[in-house]
Amino acid sequence: MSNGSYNNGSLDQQFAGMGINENRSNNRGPPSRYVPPHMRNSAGGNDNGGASTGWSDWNNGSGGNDRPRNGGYQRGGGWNSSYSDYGRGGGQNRSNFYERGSYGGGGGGGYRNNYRQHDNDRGYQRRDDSHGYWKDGVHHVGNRNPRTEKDLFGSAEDVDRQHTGINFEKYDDIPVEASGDGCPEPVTTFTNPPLDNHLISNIELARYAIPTPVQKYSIPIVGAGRDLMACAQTGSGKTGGFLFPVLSELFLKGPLPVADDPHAGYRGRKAHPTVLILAPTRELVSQIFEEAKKFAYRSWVRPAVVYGGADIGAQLRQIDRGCDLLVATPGRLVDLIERARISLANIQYLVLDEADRMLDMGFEPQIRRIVEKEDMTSVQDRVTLMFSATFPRDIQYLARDFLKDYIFLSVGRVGSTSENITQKVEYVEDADKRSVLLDILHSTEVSGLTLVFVETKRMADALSDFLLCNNFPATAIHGDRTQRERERALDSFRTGRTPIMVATAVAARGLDIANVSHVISYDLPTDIDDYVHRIGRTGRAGNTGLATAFFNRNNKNIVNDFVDILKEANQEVPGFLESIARENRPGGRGGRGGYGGRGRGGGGFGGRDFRKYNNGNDYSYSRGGDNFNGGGYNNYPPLGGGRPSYAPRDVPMQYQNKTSWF
DNA sequence: AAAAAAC
Repeated sequence: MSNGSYNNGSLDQQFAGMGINENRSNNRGPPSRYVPPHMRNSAGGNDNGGASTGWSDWNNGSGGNDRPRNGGYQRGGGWNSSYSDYGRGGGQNRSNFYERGSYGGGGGGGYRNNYRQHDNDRGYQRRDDSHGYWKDGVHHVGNRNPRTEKDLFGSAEDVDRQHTGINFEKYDDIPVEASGDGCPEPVTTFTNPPLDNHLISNIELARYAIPTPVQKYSIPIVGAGRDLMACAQTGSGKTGGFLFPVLSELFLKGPLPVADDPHAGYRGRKAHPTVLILAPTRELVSQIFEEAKKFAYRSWVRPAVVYGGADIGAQLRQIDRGCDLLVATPGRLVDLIERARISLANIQYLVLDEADRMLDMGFEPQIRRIVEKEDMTSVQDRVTLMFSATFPRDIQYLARDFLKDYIFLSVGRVGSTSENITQKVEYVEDADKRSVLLDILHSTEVSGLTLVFVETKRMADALSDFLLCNNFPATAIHGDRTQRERERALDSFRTGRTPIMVATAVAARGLDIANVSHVISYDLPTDIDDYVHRIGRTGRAGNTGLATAFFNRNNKNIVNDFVDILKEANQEVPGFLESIARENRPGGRGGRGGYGGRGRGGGGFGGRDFRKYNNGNDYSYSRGGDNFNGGGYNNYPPLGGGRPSYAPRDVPMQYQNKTSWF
């Protein structure tokens, strides 16, 4: 094993090795809020009226409207691509404006391609002929580029990139439940058909051997143009679950012609992505983008990413270089739509990752705006995919607004269930938490990274400072840090430079960090789903992991759900937890706050399709948990009590002189 | 009550 510290291609490389105390020199002051006046000036309304609807029915015949067909897209037969070709100068150095030309664009309108500056800008940009293109209905795959391949795919020895090949023999044991009308049969291999050959070659480069369960189902479901709500633990391959089938379809079908937009204006370019992927945090969006780059390699598809807190100018330039598959956080996307730099009129695939979060109270208005109030394709004319590890029933209900006749998929975790995560619960009073945390860090056999979750940003800073003062190499990530600080923290954690990271909810979902061996819920969240997502940061790809939670009476609002979760995963339920749960659950399990009643549970994996358990009632569930406090006032053994306050101790050898973990 | 997400 080499000392390969891997940097995810981020900007932070130059900061590597500045020592474990990177956290302490940060200016914690609030970021500057100054907004230049010209930035406030949005380009005004939506100017995409009218002209963009000339194409139709990319999906499997969603039926006979009489709009002009542009030659009609036929699945399998390859659609008429004469509008969507873009000329690649045969070795010529072409001038640098993108073509608005209507390639054989018959009659009115004229169709131009999405931006294709890549192949025109060789004159001043780094030469890279690994980009593919689409011409005359044929996918021309770009040349291989060893350097790009190393960047994208790493090498088989990279310790912190091992996603594949681990325990894949266990895939067959994983329970999968699909419901919905006419669910297609799952595939069992990455083969053609139904997958495109070029996609398969990229999958091979990424060293993925066989599809994970969620992929086995999502590939034919998306291939059939069906909508999907997939309840699958992260770590079960859900990113591939949407990227593989979507990219495969794109490779097979080529670009969609873009209706010429007479209102686009001299101001310039407006990107018309075909795929939009939305996710709730910047880091997650960035991670999805990195995956998208792998599987779009050498193809005609140009992935792009936009999120807040980063230079918007660079993002705009990136979009100008091509934007067929866009990964975005909601806020920045809305900004770019307002600036008339992105149109959603061409979206054929909409993906909501961490969909239950995207549709919860904080995000729903923004999502609704993007999906319903801008120019996005209607639900009938696009394929919509939602993925999450948890899907509360009320969120499923909400989600129906964005889906049509969807398949519901419920998939367990690689390694049969989440049993490969050992969950421990300790009774710890708030005042004792620091001391207990130190005890754990001193005593636990350390072989990987430790992620400590707290509920507030202030606590994240305070706790990481505390750990640093006690000579533990720690960093912190939360939403009040600058994006650069966040990326540095994550990178320094990922590479093991600071093998302890204190985090708020920002890091609870979706992040794929190899070698996280211990997740500590220093504070428990108020929503048990958040807990489920947190512990999913460990035990990934079939590895085992440990999750420790500090529980005290302040957390009794989730005690019922918590006990249900533990039992579901065949975990030990400590006596004090049972007692508090009993006290909190008069009348036994039927309580409406029970986890089983939240559209999850069932076979001990995944979630439940609320359509099947609804008794014909459309919507009867309300989210508030039960508030029966019972009034009981028993004394439970204060497990954390009586501990000595933290005395100076040497940190364990493993944490000393830490420069790199691997 | 907090966190996240645009400037």
